[in-house]
Amino acid sequence: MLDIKLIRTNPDQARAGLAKRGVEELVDDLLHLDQERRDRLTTVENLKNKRNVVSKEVGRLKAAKSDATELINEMKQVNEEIKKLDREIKDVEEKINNMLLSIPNLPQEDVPVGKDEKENVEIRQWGKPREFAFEPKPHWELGEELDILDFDRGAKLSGARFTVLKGFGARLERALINFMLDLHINEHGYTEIFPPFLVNQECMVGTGQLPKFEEDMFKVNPEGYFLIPTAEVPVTNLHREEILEAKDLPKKYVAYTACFRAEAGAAGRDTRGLIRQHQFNKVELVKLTTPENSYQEHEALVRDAEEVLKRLGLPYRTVLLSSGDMGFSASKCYDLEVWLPSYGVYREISSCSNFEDFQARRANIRFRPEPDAKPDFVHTLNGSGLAIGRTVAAILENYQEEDGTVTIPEALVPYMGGITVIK
RNA sequence: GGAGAGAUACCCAAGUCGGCUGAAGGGGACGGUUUGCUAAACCGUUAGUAGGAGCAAUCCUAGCGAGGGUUCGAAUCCCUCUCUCUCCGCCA
Repeated sequence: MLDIKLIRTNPDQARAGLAKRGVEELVDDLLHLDQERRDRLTTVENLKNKRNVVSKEVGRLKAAKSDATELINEMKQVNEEIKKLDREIKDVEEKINNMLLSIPNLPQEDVPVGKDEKENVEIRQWGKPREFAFEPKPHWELGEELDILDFDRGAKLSGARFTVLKGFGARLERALINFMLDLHINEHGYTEIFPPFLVNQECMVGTGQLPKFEEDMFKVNPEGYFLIPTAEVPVTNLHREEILEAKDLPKKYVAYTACFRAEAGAAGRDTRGLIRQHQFNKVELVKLTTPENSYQEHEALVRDAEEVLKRLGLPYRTVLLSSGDMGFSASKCYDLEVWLPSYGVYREISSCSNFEDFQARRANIRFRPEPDAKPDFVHTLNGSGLAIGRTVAAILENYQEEDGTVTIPEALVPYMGGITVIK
């Protein structure tokens, strides 16, 4: 959510930022409604002051056994007016709020302006895609042949975009979760969180999934709960409506959760394999920082996520998203893309965003810069560290042998109970 | 699911019959006096927050779990909801 005060005092900055995302015309509507709200507010507050003063006077008169009928009648009139104005203010505020909740974040200065992913900028590459002496198979073929991925039974149990992991497939999934958690906890200094997978609506508004993207979410039947699309939601919302101490920042959290996405609008895309599932596992990094430190914390977070790919020996590249490809809440976002031999392309495996105070304002997460200072909004950041299903796909494809077996990356062997090959 | 109790400021807690109660009294924290130092004692300070007006000093509005209602006036009366706790039942 953008700051209405920023829009009020600096409308051109808001216009310029939103122009990069093609929604700048909303600024004038907002300014108009804001003015309307403040005019009415001033009027009604004066009336309320009058009511407070007169009511005390009534009390005094009654105590003195004097007649207060005239004042009481006068206040009845005033009350009618207050009620009317209060209603109007409430309506305007609701409009303003709904607009603010639907306006995307402003991109940072160094975000490339562009329409879509074609205008993303590659920042760096790591590792060399392996030269195969044979035709590399897609991970779903490898998985089925090794009897570790069962797409048909996933479909039988649940439907399309659900997969059953079996034997070393299940073990590999679990090994990756533990490997990533351990790395981030022990070497990168994150605190592990295991949050609920169902959250209430306030959380979803807080991180920006609602109100705009409800159709992407799974809603649960006894009303009021949503399945989380990412651990970002519960973990960022841990500190919703709180005021943190500056000395406790940055907060660095890592969480494994399952993630649930309706994938509305993705029909027909990535229908085979593990790339796009309704349910998938992810280890997520979340940071809450002061505004001054958020940019360097963002870079560090990207490095923490990259380290996972390095340890696993998976070639990847880091891409800075253009303004058009960035998510709704982000002010700046790097994607990590892993090499998938069967596709012959780099595919997104992690998305690392700085939201600045956009989510913090929605979720009302603040900190006190100095012991007695006014609270200010924190900056929130997060990134996958990494998406487990896509990592499994990448390992199967990059580490496959001609005979259809898959070598286990060295870093993972201890987590796989010592086995070095899936065959 | 059944029965009950509760939610007031940093914490505990009072709040009478609705009216100088935006909140008694403790504790804690902070400041001071005393002291060689510490402790003790004594004195003092201690809503935070959001919003609005103003160049500013400052003023105003909201706020006693949340949302409504009654009333000239609500922490106090009425309704709805949320959460916490106790007991019983059920359950991994």
